Amino acid sequence: MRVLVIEDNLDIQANIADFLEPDYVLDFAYNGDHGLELALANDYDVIVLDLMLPRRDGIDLCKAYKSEANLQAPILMLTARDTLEDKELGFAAGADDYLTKPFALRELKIRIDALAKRPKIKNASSLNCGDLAFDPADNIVSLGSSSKPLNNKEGVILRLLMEAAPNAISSETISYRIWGEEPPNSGALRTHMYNLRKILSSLKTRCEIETDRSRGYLLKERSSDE
Amino acid sequence: MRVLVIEDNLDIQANIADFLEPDYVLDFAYNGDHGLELALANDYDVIVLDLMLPRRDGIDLCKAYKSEANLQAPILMLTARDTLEDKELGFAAGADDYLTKPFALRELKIRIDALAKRPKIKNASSLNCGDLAFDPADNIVSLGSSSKPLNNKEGVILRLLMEAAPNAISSETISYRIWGEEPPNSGALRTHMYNLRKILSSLKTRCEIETDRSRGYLLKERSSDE
DNA sequence: TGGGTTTTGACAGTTTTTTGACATTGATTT
DNA sequence: AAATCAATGTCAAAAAACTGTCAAAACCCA
Repeated sequence: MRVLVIEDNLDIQANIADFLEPDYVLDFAYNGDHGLELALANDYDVIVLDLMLPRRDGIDLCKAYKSEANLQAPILMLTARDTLEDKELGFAAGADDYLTKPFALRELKIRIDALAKRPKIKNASSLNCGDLAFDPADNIVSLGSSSKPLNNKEGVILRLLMEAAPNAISSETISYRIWGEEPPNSGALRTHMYNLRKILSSLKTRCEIETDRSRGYLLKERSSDE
Repeated sequence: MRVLVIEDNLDIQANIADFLEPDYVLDFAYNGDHGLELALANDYDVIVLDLMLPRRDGIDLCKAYKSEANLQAPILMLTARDTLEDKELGFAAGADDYLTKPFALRELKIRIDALAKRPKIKNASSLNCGDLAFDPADNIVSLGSSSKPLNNKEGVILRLLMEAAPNAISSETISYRIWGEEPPNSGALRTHMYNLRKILSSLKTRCEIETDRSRGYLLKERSSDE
């Protein structure tokens, strides 16, 4: 397990090191710039981030990391500020947990463990699968230079399919994400899948939507033999 | 966003409901058994879990959920116990965050948001028995390189058999798991067993489904002498 | 109003599930 | 041992459920 600790207070750093060193591989950064650099260059399991830092503020660092890293490690913020406003600020910047000083090292450890066990977030402002790219921001799916706009529902469906890929996603799940508890009582979803398939095939992509009757729909790259 | 709140204190429940209702879709459970049932049956984004519950302890519920759910929603524990030992217990049971009462509703909300944004853990559970492997996630049974897809009912049956192995499972139990209180009135289960046996034997596996007229069906590895 | 979006409804084709008829098995009774 | 009976295996075929297809209607918004 690899942890990056961004903290300028040498005492705290030493305490953390003593306590965690036997179990984890630790990297340390003493200022914001260095911290961000390390965070982006390496693949950590968790990042422990103090908010009061020289060179670059922790909130700022957090935002920058979350928007730039393509595999985002969870961030545990560590700070003496404990008002609700501070916490809101921290979480809004993308923190995954927030611990106020003074804290017990054992608590730090169990929270690091809890953060590490979840899969990391893939940074995907633009999703893609095989040769296809889809930008959920403007609902445009494209292959190389050619592209097509999708309408809302189709966009949601394609996003769900791409997020799930290469796994299948059940039509119930898709339906729930689109309509919630009250889906239309006639097969509107079927029509959307049909239209989405037409659009994809008009792009001549190698991706296609397969149906697995026991699992649902899945986005798959067509193999050459068919 | 779908949140399950498992909390027996009606006041706290009402507070949470008032505060979160506009933004989230909330389900409530008033005791542990009901909570676990809902948690396993639905796909929530976050589960808020009080530790002191009637019928089933929160720690126990958490462990059961984490081991049984195949798509694990993050769990936020909510409790008056705030010693380090309590927290360790909670996180060890699989909690993802831990908030001690009394807490600010705004903090609850931001922590729920933080939990919801991470991807969920998939319980990769491939069952096997002898030379056979079965993946309930995609309903594919395989032996080495050859594999066959199963339909829903066959998949459920094979999963039950594999979970029970090497013990037998009665046809009443299987029937109840598939159809609940109202099974089809003609021996549909017999036909499914028949088809499942055909599929297994087509894989040339050494496993076969035996019938024990007093106990039910059991999956068994064929010994060489037959 | 007009144009895009979304839902509806009908039909066909496919897969899944159930039904029912008959055969077989194993235990129990006569 | 023979007769009986209930439980189970076998199989084809019917029924039900699901899915793809598509045109047309309903809806919504500028």
